[in-house]
Amino acid sequence: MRVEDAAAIRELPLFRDVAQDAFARLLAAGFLQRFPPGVVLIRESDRADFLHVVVEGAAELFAGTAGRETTIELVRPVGLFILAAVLNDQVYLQSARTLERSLILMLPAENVRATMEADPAFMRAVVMKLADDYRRTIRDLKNLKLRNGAERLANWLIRAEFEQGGNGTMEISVEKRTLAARLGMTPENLSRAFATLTEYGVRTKGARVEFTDRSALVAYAKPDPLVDLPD
Amino acid sequence: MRVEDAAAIRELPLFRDVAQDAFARLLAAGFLQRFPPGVVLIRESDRADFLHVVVEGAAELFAGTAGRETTIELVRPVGLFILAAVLNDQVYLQSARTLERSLILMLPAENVRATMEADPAFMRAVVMKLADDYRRTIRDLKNLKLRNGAERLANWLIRAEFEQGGNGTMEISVEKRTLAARLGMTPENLSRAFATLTEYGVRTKGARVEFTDRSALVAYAKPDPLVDLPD
DNA sequence: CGGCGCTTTGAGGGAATTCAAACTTAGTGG
DNA sequence: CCACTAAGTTTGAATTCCCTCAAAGCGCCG
Repeated sequence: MRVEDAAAIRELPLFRDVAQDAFARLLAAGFLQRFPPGVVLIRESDRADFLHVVVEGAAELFAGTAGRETTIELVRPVGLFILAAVLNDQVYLQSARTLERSLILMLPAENVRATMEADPAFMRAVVMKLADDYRRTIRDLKNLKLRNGAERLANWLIRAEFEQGGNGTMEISVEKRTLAARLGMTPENLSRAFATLTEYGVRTKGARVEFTDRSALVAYAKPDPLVDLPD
Repeated sequence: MRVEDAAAIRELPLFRDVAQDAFARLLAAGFLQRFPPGVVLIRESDRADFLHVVVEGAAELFAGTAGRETTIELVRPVGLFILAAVLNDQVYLQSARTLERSLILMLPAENVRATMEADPAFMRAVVMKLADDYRRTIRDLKNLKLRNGAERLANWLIRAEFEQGGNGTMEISVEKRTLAARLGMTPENLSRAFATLTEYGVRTKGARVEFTDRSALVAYAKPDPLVDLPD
């Protein structure tokens, strides 16, 4: 593992306060592995054996039932999945696959739990991380139940544009069908949602998106800090 | 507070392992109060000042944006809300109101956090509770994204009937409009979903529901332990 | 018994999905 | 470098699902 990768992981809120030697031991117990795109890393209903850290690339968390499938979350560097399943030693409720060529660190669940038991500072960070995860999911639930497809897209775009510098242009970094599933709609419907937003100054060319009338878009999207902002 | 109420709270997984004196102090710092139906206990966007425990009655967690509103969860004795917001000292993402005359214990957030910092066993229980909460919300998200209204109702009924003894009859313990919001639909639509399920042996008379053909209902609902079962 | 609120039913409209086909893009091999 | 292929995206049409609005039915409580 490269020094800068270890440093980036070390700086995650989850690991920032872990004692240095405990962190080193945790990392040493892990496996760092590179995967091509489209590889399934974990499967729902499997026992949660590893805490996964996305060091490079991107992962998609998805789930299905009765032959249907949906995307729950997209994880980019440096992010992790799925802490909750690892901690209570149960099965995953979500599957995960790589979206691109990715570098993934796998920390054995047993070591994560042991580290938590041994280091109160880490356990405290785990509490905060889980609380954040819970709240993020509640936001998602509200987003889904309270907005229609075009509104969800509009708010997603506003957020993404802000994260990419807020200069009125942005790039969609996943395939549109993945974005569609993430936003709870079909690819066809996403395409129509983009068409709807044209009216509010959203111009698209492939993965590039431009805002020509931000205030109109915001007025339509009605972003809400209790739905859209991260913690 | 009555002895049996304190005992019931003590037996919650969250509090079971707290040191006796710490638990006594936490309870002593709380306020036990009775509310009539329909009282708003917390409001989203308010600072999370208390961890609420439903000792008697029932509470509804709901949230809104842009003039719309939906129900997120129903909490019955002995259950609590909302641990995550209390722990990271942020605003509530959900509001809560009593559905019936209810007895609510309010534990000051500050005391909950202090107890956690002082008692590793409690912090450990907090971790498990948060992990459960997260997983329950993920299940809900899957339920919502992967099933239509009638399927959600069917699975909800199967679960409720099981919890009420599994003898083929059950009682819906909330108003149907509340159930509708909980399941992510309108009251009219819930009524039509019940009509759809008639075909699979679901008979209703007011709040009473009877299954006359469980296997047909199950075949339609396709219950999935990764969506429907609690942890 | 009467009234109020909840539930159900009906009609119409809007949103999202499916199925199908055309179009665009990116990558491959000639 | 271009043609070709495969995959992803967009567009169109038909259908299903869900919502809104309205009114009637029902149950509960004063």
